[in-house]
Amino acid sequence: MTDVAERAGVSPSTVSRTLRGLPTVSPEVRARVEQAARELNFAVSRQAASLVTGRTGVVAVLVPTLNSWFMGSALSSLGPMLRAAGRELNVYVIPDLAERTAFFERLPARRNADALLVFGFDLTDEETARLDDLGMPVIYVSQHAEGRPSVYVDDVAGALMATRHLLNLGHRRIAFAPTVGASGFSFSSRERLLGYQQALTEAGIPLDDELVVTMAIDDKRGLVSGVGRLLGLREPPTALFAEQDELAVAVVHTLRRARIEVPERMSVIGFDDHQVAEWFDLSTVAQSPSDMGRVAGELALRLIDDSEADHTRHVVLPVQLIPRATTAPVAAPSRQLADPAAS
Amino acid sequence: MTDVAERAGVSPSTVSRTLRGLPTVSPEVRARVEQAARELNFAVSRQAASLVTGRTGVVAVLVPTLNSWFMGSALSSLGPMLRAAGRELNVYVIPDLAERTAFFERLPARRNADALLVFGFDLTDEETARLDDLGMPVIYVSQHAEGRPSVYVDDVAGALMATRHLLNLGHRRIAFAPTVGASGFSFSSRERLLGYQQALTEAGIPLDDELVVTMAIDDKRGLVSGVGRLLGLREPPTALFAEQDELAVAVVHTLRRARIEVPERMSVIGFDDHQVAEWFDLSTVAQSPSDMGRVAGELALRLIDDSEADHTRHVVLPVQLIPRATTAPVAAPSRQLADPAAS
DNA sequence: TTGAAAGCGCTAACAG
DNA sequence: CTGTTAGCGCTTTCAA
Repeated sequence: MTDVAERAGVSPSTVSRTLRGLPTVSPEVRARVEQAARELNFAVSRQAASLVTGRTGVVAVLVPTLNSWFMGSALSSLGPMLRAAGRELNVYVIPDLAERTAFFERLPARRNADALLVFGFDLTDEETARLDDLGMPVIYVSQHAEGRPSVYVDDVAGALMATRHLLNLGHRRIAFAPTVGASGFSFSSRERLLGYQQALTEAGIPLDDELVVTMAIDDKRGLVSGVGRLLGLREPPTALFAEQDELAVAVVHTLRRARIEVPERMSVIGFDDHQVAEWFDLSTVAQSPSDMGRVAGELALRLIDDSEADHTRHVVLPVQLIPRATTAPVAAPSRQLADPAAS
Repeated sequence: MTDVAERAGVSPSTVSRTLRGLPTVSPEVRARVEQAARELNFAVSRQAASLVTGRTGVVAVLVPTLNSWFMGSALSSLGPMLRAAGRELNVYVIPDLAERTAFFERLPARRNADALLVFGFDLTDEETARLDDLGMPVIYVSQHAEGRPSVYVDDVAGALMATRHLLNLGHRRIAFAPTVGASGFSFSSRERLLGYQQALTEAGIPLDDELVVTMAIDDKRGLVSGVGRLLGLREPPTALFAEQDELAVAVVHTLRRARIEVPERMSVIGFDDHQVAEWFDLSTVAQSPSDMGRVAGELALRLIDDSEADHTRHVVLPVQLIPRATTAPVAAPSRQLADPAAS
């Protein structure tokens, strides 16, 4: 910075003021400084600046993985949003328990970021407490955290929409497929089950535990046996609501391999509006992870800049039903099979 | 740090030495310092440290998006790898031209990282030149950069494998489907086309431009018309090699909708061994983005720590053929159709 | 093996 | 509007 100052014939302070865009610099001086900086390829050292301002200029995120549609979309919008605000994005990927323990033990983000966004982890009370005294705003994304800022979608409403859509098509035996192994979304999973149950109850349909079958997306045998279990019921379902699109697609695939036509013999609806949903004409409930990333980033910036801001504010994002080709009115034959028992 | 020093009854220098694990600290003192640090929840400020060491402790990556299988997998392994080495991961997401221009103009990574990994961008010479005088090692990932450190997979070999696999199954009319719009993989795209052509030439089969049809993964109409064009040829192909698994899956889907059985009437093979490949029993050529991330990270650390290291070293990662259920021997009827012209 | 002192590059008062 | 001065929290000589 001294170099730039010399070259422009001003003091370092003036260079600093110019480069930070402060208004208290005359246009001519500003021009000279900016040119000098450009010629010298000068960029302010965030390190040195943050030493005196106490601000690092970085926002950190804690994610279980980056290898998922949700995280990818969320961070792909969060990144540019932060960049536009002149902040850097620091990512902590915590794929397993060992890394997780290490992270919470050392809290490497301490003093190295201005805020932390925690994506879709199911934290223990102890972990949450650790984060509470991290000395920076912590925003919980894709989960509800009591008394702390959080951003998530309206999972219950989405599940209600999906289930009502199936009910409106005449389905009465509707299965729900939660998924395991999808790191860090048990909050959504629970909420979606709740919405499913609520819709059935509204319609006066008793809940049946046999219709709730957990499956893992990448466990082909589990899928086959799960689908088999449903079809083998005395009153098999005519429709299925999968917790996630990826699972829904896998189920559709499994059904079609077993020569069960979708949607003719079984309607299937997912949740997410994942990219694959469009390719496969899957009916689904859309959520927008990129909105989530952006909104979470905005919230973070607000909490950084304004310590008076409400630190218990929750943002709940909307969802939207997207009917496509995997849901259809219940077929007559199935209807007749189900009818005698239903009445 | 002064606080820790006081509490432990030593000087700040000693605290610094202890916390950096230098051997010149007596065990008793070390124990006292470590306890004091723990009690005070103390973490060294990277900012202040880097001011004097000249090292930031962060590795930056430049990516076109995070919303892709490749980037997600690569960064999911790079992140923990860097963390284990005590480094932070800084991500610059550059989804469009405006952000790209801004990035290369301001080069915000300058002085704020110790190395930069550039993932799958097709850079102009000018951009590359800008990076050359960024003042830190720049590693090109998923592309070959002449005279600069780079890490990529053996796309040509992979395409050779895929095409030979089809040839071995008796196919003679083999289409290739490159994809557009997949940000930043034109290097791989070109290489895979090369491998495809090479395999055909080896087998004495003349190249036919009509068999190369570009399609976009998310353009359903384009897929339908592309597939239609191939099937409408005087000698339609009996097999198709798609540049990427995602495209391959979309093509399989399009074919099956048109009542063209896969693999009975058309074999399809992809490239990547993307997660969807397994779900859909897609034959493919496996590459490992997570290996790529790890290897690139290791290379970065080596270049940071050892300025003597070879800065023109290329790492080429292997690929592997994974035959599954979408490729089969050429069917007799198609063979007969093709034969008269082939001989 | 430890401590004292200097200084990394910047920003924030304050004075002019 | 601009310059001077002090000091942010750490590491690194150098001396003890």
